[in-house]
Amino acid sequence: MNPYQQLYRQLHRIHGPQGWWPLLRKSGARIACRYHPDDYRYPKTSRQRFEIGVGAILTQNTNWGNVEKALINLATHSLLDARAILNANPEHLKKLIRPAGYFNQKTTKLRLFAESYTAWKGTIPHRDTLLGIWGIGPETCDSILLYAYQVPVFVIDAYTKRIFKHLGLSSETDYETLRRSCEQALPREPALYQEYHALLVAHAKRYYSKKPYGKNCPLQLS
DNA sequence: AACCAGGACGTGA
DNA sequence: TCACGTCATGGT
Repeated sequence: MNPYQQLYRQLHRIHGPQGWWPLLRKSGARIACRYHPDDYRYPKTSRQRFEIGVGAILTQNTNWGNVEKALINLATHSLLDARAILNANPEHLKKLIRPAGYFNQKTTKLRLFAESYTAWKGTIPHRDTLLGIWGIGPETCDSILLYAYQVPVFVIDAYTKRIFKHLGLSSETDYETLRRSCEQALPREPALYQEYHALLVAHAKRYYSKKPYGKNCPLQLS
């Protein structure tokens, strides 16, 4: 068992199943964001796939709690939909996604993504196609592929690099290089990649969000 | 009150 | 390639 597999086992033992990507749901009269650690059939609709893309864009360098507020605002105005976003007044969009920060840039990003999304007509976009959209970088691109389309790409984020470095697993900083080494070390199973990235984030939020990074981190690779 | 959050892009060396 | 500045809100 290689170090990447060891790390996954330990993370899963510590934190349990995560059930990413979180999706909006009506709970009672209200709308809330819910994980689904017991059901990996999500997303179930094209609309939910789009929602994942929107969430992935909105969460760029932004706390997920703020993103939820923006998502709920969009949903309450029936704007969590590609065509609806294209037809909406950009100034109105700005107000709704305001809590997610960078609302000027993100409004443009959402409209560009919505435009492409409708053009794909339900087909899975190629990685290069996604990366060609202004506002979609490697992490956002791979999050969309992995969580919206079940494409087995390993998502790298700042937390991933931080944890890998602290554990002496890898000090690689280049996104593509690190992604390839992860994918080479692990079976190409979407559900595994989905859980792995979610677990790294969960773990980093606990032990790697304030300096000194990794203080009290219980992980140990042999 | 500074620091951080599930980044991406533009610029200049 | 790489380092830096910019974008912006809200929680701790």
